Amino acid sequence: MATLADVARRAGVSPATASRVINGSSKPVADELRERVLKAVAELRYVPNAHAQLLARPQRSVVGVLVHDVSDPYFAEVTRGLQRVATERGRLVIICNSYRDPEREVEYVDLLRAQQVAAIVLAGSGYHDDTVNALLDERLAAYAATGGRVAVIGRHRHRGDAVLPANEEGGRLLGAELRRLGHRTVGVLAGPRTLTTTSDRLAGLAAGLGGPLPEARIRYADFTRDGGSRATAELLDAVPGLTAIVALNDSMGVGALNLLRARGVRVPGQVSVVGFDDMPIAADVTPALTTVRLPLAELGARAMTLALDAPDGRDRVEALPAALVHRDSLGPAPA
Amino acid sequence: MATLADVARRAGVSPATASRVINGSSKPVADELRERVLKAVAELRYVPNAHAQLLARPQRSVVGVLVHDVSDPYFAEVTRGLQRVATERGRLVIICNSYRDPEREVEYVDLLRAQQVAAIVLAGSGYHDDTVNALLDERLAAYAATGGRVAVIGRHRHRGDAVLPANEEGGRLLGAELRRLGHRTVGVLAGPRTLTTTSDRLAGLAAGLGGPLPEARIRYADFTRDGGSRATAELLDAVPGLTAIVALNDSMGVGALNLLRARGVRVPGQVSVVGFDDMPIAADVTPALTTVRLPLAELGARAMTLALDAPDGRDRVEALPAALVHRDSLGPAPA
DNA sequence: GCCGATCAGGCAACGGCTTTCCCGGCGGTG
DNA sequence: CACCGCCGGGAAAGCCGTTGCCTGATCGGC
Repeated sequence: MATLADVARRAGVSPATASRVINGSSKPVADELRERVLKAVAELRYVPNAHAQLLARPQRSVVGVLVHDVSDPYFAEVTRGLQRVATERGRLVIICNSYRDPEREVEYVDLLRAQQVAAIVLAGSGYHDDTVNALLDERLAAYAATGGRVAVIGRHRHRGDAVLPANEEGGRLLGAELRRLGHRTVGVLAGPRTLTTTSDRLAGLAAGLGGPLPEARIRYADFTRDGGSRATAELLDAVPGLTAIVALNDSMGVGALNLLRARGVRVPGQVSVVGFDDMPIAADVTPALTTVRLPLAELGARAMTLALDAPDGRDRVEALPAALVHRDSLGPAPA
Repeated sequence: MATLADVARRAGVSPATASRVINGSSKPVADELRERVLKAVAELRYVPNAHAQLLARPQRSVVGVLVHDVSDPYFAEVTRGLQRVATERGRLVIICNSYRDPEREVEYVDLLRAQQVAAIVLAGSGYHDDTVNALLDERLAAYAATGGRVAVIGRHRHRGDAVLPANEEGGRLLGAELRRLGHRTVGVLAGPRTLTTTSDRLAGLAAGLGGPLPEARIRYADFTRDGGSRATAELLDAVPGLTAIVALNDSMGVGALNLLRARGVRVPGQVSVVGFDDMPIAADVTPALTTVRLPLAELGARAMTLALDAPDGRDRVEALPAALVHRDSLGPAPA
């Protein structure tokens, strides 16, 4: 690997001069020397060692992002927003997948800290485990204490700037609409119990429906299509007279639709199905999924913006609204 | 940010000893000193500066990945495989989105080189632009010349280890099946002209159909749902007697399905639709999309494995097969 | 009791780059 | 013509770890 010293030698100048030319320093350099340096750079295909640069100047330019799983459509969309802003500002992004393992999350925070990232964005639901939250908080605090910026998406329990999707409000909208349409026996396809996203949406839903949700009508499963299918099967078998199924994310909703079709249950004729998130797929399934739209990419973009903007002293919190999207999978409760 | 020197000072030892304790060096250290160092590390929340470490020891541990767009389901899936293997081997991944801009790709290669990544994985279609290919090749060569490892996915034109999805073979399978079912007037929803993936699939398709594809029956558009919808509309208006539409990826296929439904065209009764890739969504739309399965995650996993395994001297090439997946959107040509 | 072997720990060089500070030379001015 | 100031260029001091080598001490053996 060619080094700056190699370039300087070849150009017949000092490393200092070479560095100044390459970085466009404000210090003037004679045109002739500049030419020679540029020529040497091209010939040697020289690229400055980013680590050495980072060591020499305190300026940090990469940003760390912690998500549950980039391949999940939810996070793919959030990540799109994050990337957009990061790229606009000339920042490189390191993406880490925690696969919903809180310990791995803590490890990754340290790892990102070691990388001297300019900011860490934590995307994705928080956990209900206080021990793990405390540990994570402590690590984030250590990072923030050294000037690191922290932004979280949808984690009301952590410090740092935050962007909050209206999970509860979304649940409420859904619940109210179901109630309006006469649904009284509503089953829920919930995500993992440990996630705050699950409990927030659940709480909103109960509020919207106008009463507590019997545990017997809730099935906790993975936030995936297959999780949704399995949970739907269980619900169908366990709850007689079910007229609607609320999936706490669209993937589960799609799973529900699939299982219902397989069992020959008409949607929304016999059973209505609603989702959550408004992922791209929601519009493409049949019947098209009625769901709650969350501005996912916007969530990411805002979070990255907060993380990269100058800090404010206090933690900034931005709430992003949810909106009901009417499609075809929700109808009035059958008489 | 606490440094090793801080830790050493606090523990009352030399930086050398502190370093040895922290890295579990083979050199023995008295238990008492070890304790003191560990205590200081915990108290200061010390995390070694990864850049300084990288400078001090020649070992590189992060891997760069260049994709068109992580949020695209195709790349999300490929990335899943890449990440899995990288994580297993304790490597961090830096993901860069080129958004199909070849120049940005070249820039990113340099950037990854500057980051001293252990390997660069180039995922996603190559381009038909020789100028740009030459430039990219030159940069990759410069990287490889300094011991960097390169692996490409689906880019037969570049050096380095390669994993190749059977794009052409997949096209052939599709073509042959359409022919068998009596389709003679077949329209194609193609991706961008500049991509080798597009031309490879197109070539296979023509071979399978048993004859050249008239340009008039091909529409080039974005590899997206909306691109597919628009192209379908054009095709429908321009080509009378169309009995089948081949989408060169599933997103476009879904777009086609949507437009056809909006226009009240029965699928596959009046027009058949087939896709390509077998993304998760293909099974969930109505009618479920008949498509060609490519082992996307496997593609990623293999590429990462090649990139991280010891080099072989010569470039290794692995071909991954395509398989027809029969679902509901393809039927015999109407009489 | 003395010498050599052994071992734990520290010194210091090194990795690649940036940047401050210094120096020599030039031009301008009195 | 002499002096001052300015300007372009270079030497060198870090930034933060790692590690080869050296030292001082301890221990064992004779």
